[in-house]
Amino acid sequence: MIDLKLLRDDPEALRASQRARGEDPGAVDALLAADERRREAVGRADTLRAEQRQLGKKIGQARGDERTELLAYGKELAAQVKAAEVAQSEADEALTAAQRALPNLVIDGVPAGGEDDYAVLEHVGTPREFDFPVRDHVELLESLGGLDSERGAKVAGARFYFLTGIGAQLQLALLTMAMNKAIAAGFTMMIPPVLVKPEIMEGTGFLGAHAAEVYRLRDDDLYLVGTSEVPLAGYHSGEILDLSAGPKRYAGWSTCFRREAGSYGKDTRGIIRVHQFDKIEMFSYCPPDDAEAEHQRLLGWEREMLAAVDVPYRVIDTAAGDLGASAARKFDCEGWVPSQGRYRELSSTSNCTTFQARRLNVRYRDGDGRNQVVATLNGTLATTRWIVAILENHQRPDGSVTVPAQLRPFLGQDVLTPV
RNA sequence: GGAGGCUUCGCCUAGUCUGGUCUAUGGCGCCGCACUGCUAAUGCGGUUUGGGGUCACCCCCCAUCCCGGGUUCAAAUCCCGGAGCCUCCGCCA
Repeated sequence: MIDLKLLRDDPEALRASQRARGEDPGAVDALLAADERRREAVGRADTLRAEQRQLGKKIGQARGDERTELLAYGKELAAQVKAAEVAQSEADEALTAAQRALPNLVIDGVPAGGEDDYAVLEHVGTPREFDFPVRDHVELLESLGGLDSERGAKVAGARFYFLTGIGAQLQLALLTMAMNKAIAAGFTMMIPPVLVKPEIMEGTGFLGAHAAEVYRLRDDDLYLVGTSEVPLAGYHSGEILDLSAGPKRYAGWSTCFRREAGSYGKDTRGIIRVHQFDKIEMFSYCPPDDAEAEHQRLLGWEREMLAAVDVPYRVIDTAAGDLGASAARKFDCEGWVPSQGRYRELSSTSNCTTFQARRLNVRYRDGDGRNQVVATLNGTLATTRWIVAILENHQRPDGSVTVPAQLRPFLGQDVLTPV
């Protein structure tokens, strides 16, 4: 949700942001008009309510004819107040709707345009030259006895799978390593609910353009989360935080659920695009002035994690049109996938500035003792998909796989060999 | 699944039966001032949150007693619905 003060002070910045996202700048003017109408409606209702309050006091003291007269006027006034309140709540709803329709203001420097207009910021590591036929992650995992897609489909349908034996162990080792790093960096480990209420899902901005991605349990009016960002954002909803000791940082370990509607035919093989996977997600609450610096810190921890599994990657600055509604800027780390000869997203960190926090009403007390809306940020530390990059990049001619050195203590093996 | 209790401005709490000076009481905490070698103690004053007016301050207006409806000239208070927490019973990993 966009700050109304910012809207009034600098509507042109918002129009520019809309254009960069490829969306209608007219939505800004619609919001301005709705804001003005609401202010007028509130003013009228306030005046009438003040009059009614004064009248009420008089009636309380009046007796006889005077009282009868005042009561008659009171009835009339009550009708006017009611009408004014209806008008106010309509204007309120219209404003909220217009406000929710507008995505976050993108940060200066974010490339304009759509999915393919990202800016590559950096390449780290060099893709390995293979002098033998490269196996893809499905072949590798299956021969290691780590994946059963067929039975996944039998039990739950397409895009579901069993991680079996070493596959499951590998995921547990990877996520444990990621979580240990997060804890060492000062994050509080969290195992959150993966079912959340509508207002939490709505507050994080996932029920807008991406509503079709979200599983919904109609009988219970709950949603399955696609990332622990959702419960971690909801964790402090409605609260006033003490950030005097620095940002509040949480690392969520959760299963994530995505419908993958509209992705038929994409990545149908293996575990790249699935309905259910596990993820370690970093989440920060910090003062808005510190958000861009915090964003870089989150990116830094992602890079450490990628270095730890020794996978070549590049960092991209996602274009405005490819940002979620909540994000003001997003950096993706894309790992090299040898079988595809291209980079695929392994981690993603978004700066949501005050957009989510305003919807979820998360504030902090600043140095002057005033309550201000916080900024929220999130970033991926590891997911099931990382297994793809790890196995493919470290495969050997005989189909075995070298375990990255930092992962070995968690897995208890140096080399994975086909069964 | 069933029965009952509770929810008041940071925390605790009075007020709800019997609607109106409730513009919500008191304590704790916190802030300011006074007094006192310092601290403590004591005294006095202040202290919900959000929106709007105001260049800003002072101040003024509106809303806010878990949430949403209703009754009424008027609701913390009466009625209906819902949420959360707690207790007990039943059922079940």
